[in-house]
Formats: sequence, C-alpha cells, structure tokens
Amino acid sequence: MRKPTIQDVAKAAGVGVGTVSRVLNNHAAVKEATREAVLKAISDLDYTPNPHARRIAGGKSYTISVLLPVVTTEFYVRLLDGLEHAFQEARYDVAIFPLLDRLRLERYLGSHTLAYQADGLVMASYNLTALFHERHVRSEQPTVLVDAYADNVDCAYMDNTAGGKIAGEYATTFAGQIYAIWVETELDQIFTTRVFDERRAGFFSALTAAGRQIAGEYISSFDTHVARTVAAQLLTEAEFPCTVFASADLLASALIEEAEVRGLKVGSDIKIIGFDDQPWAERRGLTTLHQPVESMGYEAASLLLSRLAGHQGPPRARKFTPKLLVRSST
Amino acid sequence: MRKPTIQDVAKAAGVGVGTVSRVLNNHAAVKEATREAVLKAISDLDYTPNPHARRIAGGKSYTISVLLPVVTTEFYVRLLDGLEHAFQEARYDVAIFPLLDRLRLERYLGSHTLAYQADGLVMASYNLTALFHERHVRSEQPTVLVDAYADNVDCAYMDNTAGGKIAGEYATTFAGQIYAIWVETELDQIFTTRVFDERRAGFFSALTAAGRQIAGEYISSFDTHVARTVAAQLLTEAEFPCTVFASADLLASALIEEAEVRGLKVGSDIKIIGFDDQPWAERRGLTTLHQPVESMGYEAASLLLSRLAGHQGPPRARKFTPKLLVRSST
DNA sequence: TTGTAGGCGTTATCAC
DNA sequence: GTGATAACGCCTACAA
Repeated sequence: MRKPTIQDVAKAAGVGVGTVSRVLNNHAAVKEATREAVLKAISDLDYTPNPHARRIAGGKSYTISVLLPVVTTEFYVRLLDGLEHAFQEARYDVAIFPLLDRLRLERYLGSHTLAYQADGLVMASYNLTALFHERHVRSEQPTVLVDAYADNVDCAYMDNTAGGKIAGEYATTFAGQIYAIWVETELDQIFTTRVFDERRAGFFSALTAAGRQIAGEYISSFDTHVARTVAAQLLTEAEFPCTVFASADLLASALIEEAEVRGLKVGSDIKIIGFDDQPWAERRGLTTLHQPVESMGYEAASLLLSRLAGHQGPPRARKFTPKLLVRSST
Repeated sequence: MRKPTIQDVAKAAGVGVGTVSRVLNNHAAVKEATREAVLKAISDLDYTPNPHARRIAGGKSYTISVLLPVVTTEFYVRLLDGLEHAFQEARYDVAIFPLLDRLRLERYLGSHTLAYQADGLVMASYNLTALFHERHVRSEQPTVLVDAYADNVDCAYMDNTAGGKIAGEYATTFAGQIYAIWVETELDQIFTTRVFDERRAGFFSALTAAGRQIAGEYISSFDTHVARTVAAQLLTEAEFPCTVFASADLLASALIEEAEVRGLKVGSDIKIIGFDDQPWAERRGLTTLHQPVESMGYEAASLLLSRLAGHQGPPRARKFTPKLLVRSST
C-alpha cells in the first residue's frame, strides 16, 4: 500500500489539492467545514506530507541543520537542548552534523549535502566570517551563529570576557595569592575557540582594575588526568591561603580532589572558582560561573525561526552573560 | 546567483538533461567525450545535485539517517566514525538525529519527518523489535541495527557477554579476591541498554567455569564523582591482593586514582581490568577490553549499503567481540 | 472560498 | 548514444 499523497487526500475529501495544501500550511481562507473535511481525510488516510516534495516545490522541509564541533561535552548537550526546545515548539525537525574535523565541515558546506538543503542552518562555535572569506560559501540559506559572533549574521553568544571579569572581581575580594588555570585547545584554526582567551582577558582586566597581580598561571587540557597533574603542580608551588580561578569546572574538580588529598581546606586554605556550573557543581559546593547555555540555544533558534517566518532587517546579536554562583568552595 | 541545476549543466555542456543525469548516476552508455564535457560543466558551475529532487523523482537522495540516543559519549563518536567512513566511501551523506527521549523517537518514526525519508536508516542501540511490536511502524525503508540485535533485520552488534567472559577468564588467572563494579543505567525501556547485564553474565559464567566466587559487587553510575565514591567504598572493604573488573573504563579510572591515593600498588596489590579502551587507557596502562566500535559501525553501514544496492536475502547479523589488551594495571 | 495549472530539480522511459 | 518528455509530490499563482 503506497503512501498516500496530497492527491489522495484531495480526492477523499472531495476537494482540490490546492485546498489541502492550504489547510496543511494554514493558509488563510479555508471554510471551516472544508478544513475539517480535509483534516478528517488526512487522518483517515494517515497522510503525512513528503518533506522532499515540499522542499522541492519551494516550500519548507521543516528541518533545520545544526552544525557543531564535537558533541561530547556538557556544553553542547545543553546547547542542543535549548535549540531543540525552540525548534520543536515551532514543529521543526533538527538534523545534527557533528563536524569532528575541518574536512567534514567542508564536505557539509559542499552544498550538495542534506545539511545544506534544510530550511535553515545553525552553526555553533564557528568563525563563519573566516569561512566565508576563505571559500566562496553560498549563504542563501537563513543562518544563525550560536556560541560565536560575526557582524553579518544573526548570532547568540556567551560573553566570556564578562564571565572572566566577574570571576576576577570576585577573586579580588579575597586576600592572599591569586592563581589561574586555563585550557589550551589545539584545534584547527576554524575551530579555534577563543573562550579561554576571553575569560583570561576579562579576568585580568578585573585584577588590574583592583590593582592586584596574579601569582601564577597554569595551562591544562580537558583531559581529567592532565587536569589532575596540573592541579598537583599548582598546589605544590602555591602559597596559601590563595584563590584559584579554574576556568572550567573540570579543572576545578581536579583541583578540589587534589586539594582534599593534600589535606587542604577548600573554601579557606584555598578558594576555588570554577566556570560552567556543571550538574555536579552544586552538590560539591563549587563556586562557579553559570552559563545560560540553554537560553542561548533557545534564543539562537528563535532568531532563525523569525527569519524563516520572513523577518527582514539587519543582523541581530544576542549576548549572554554568565552568572556567579557562590558556594562553599569560596 | 541561484544554485545551478541540472538544466544549467546540460546547457553549458551542450547536451540534454538526460545525458547529464546519466553521467551523474554512471548509467551505462555515455560516450567518453560527452561524459567529459558534462563533468567539466559540472565542475565549472560547481554544480551539485539536489537530494530532495532526486528523492522526489524516485531516485536516491544519497543520504541516510542515523538515529541514536545521546551523541555524547566516546562510544557513539567512534560509532559515527565507522558509519560515516563507510557511507562516505559510497558517496552517501549522513544525517544524524539524536533521540534524546522516546517522544522524539516516535516523532521521527512518524514517517513525515525528513529523518525517515532518507534512503536508509541506521538505528543505534534500539530494540526495534519491541518498537515494531508496540506500534505499527512502517518499515518499508532499508534499515540496519547497530549495537543492537533483532532477528528480523540486518544488524551489527557487540558481544558484551563474550567481553565479560573474557574479562572473567582473565581475572581467574590471578589469585586473591575478585570484585566487580557495574553500571546502573536508568533509561526508558526502549532505550534500556543491557550491555552491563551481558558483561556481568559473561563474567560470572567464566568465574563459575573456573570454580571461583566473587567477593563483592558494586554499582556505580557514569558520573565521575559517583565512580570515585564507589571506588573508595570498594577499596575500604576489599581484601588485598585482589582483582577488580571495572566494567567501564571510566570506573577503572576512578578506581586507579583512588587506589593510588591510598598508596596501593596498581598491578600488584590490586589488579584492575577495564572495559572500553578509551583513548587514555594505554597511556595510563589500563588493562581493558577493546571494542571494535568503528569496525562495527563500518560493517553496519556496509550491510545497509548492500541492501541499497539491491541485495536480497534473509537478515544478517554480525557479531563483534571485544579484545583483551593486557597492560600494566594487571 | 476553491479548483486548475504550471513549475520546482531529478530520474526514467521513450523514441530517434 | 542521446534528447525530449512524462512523472514524482507539493506549493503557489491565477482564475473562477
């Protein structure tokens, strides 16, 4: 039994295909009686429109593509959550394309792929500007950047500089030495994330404003083991009491563990400020900067949806600021 | 500048659209000279066929949908890797649909979504059988299961029972007590993963065969902190020397750390066997079971591709067995 | 308010 | 071998 088409529905409802299409897309004028007849036919036949045909006919496929780097972190999970929430409300489907490496990115941008054929595109954490510059990427498609900024497209991004500044201002309220741990990310240029540079810049601006100096900086990676090693090194070299800005909760976690092992009192001997507010942060009493990631995703989706709904106008940028949550680690 | 269509290519090459279509799908008879002319036009115009139109015209869209639960773990990243590798070779695009919850699964299976309109479907970790039973899901579409088993479709799955057994057999070669840590997963029924049950069953079958008994079992979750706590509890209660089967590397990692903190010698006081062979496992000398996840993905894709190429015949099942990698932790 | 017809980009089936 | 041309399922004028 073939899948029913719009024709079948029209016949069953005793109307023309145009009418069916109209009720399908709630296009203004359709008499209530006929609308119901059509709806009934649709449900009787268990009809669902073919998205490919829709798309081909110049309509919408009700699918949007989300391009993002690794999907393996808490951050992206939350981001997806926000994005999907908004899209789902608008009855859009989401297809995700993890761009593990640059090759994949180019492939997807190769413009024949489905990713590039959806109604809209969400690009997370990419420097689109650079991309458009390097390659003549076609951008006829409504696009929104999330967790990234460019001045020629809609975008929603996190103000990491402000986050770093907040951490810095808070750190300067304490006496003792101030240390910081940053993350070195070694990704391809397009994938380069400047979040840690930004957090660092913000942090230093606060220290400077308060006339304070940093006693030491450490570089870690996102590997738990490396983080632990770096934490150990810091604790070996540090003077106590001190305050440490661990620019990612993962680093803070390793630091807390290492501190406890050494019998240090977290919150007094050593005050620790994280960044991210991971799910476990509250339970473990970590003072950290909460990022409204879901909200950022939701907003990004909303920006795209408004374009899809016909919104014209200059690019809009929505900035989200992390919020300090003070807990027992300070 | 509009995206070039097959018409544009035909015009540019001075041939008919039929011919272009033929070279696009390497349909037999096309004179070498014209083929090259067409190819040149294609590359000049930077033309790429529209997958929607292809699909609509009864052809292939050259995209396949991958439905999987969270995309957030190492396991799925590797799986995608294998999947995409194979599909890419066959010039298929891959669209990924993460099914965070059951609702989404049903939605996607609702058959109107793009996800369900690709040339083929890869379902990861789902119990399709149950699904088909509960709901009358249309399955006209070539489907392959990966990391799951059903007797009515092609599938590629990991033999976790065998993996557990291997771990068990290896554990019984050591003297001293034997302990194990399992993972409790609390997901919806369809999403229920039985991997840990299977590993446990295999493990016990080996112990039984060797006439050995387990001295203690512990339950953890995938949360690092919980794993650490459980590890601590185990180490507090255990008799040394002992051998511990940590049924996931993440658990083994926590155990190693906790053991080191307590001054225990990993490899002698306590021998630790993991499961997964995470990237860091080698560096940290963890004896573990390596799962050929990429291979499994690749094979699953191959099964689907063969169906897409017209292969008939009964459902095929490909079993993959984890491999023990002995390192310094034992 | 509603039906009809043309067009979207491809593939497939014809003749030539 | 190759070029028209009819589908494919839908949307959007346009006409009624």
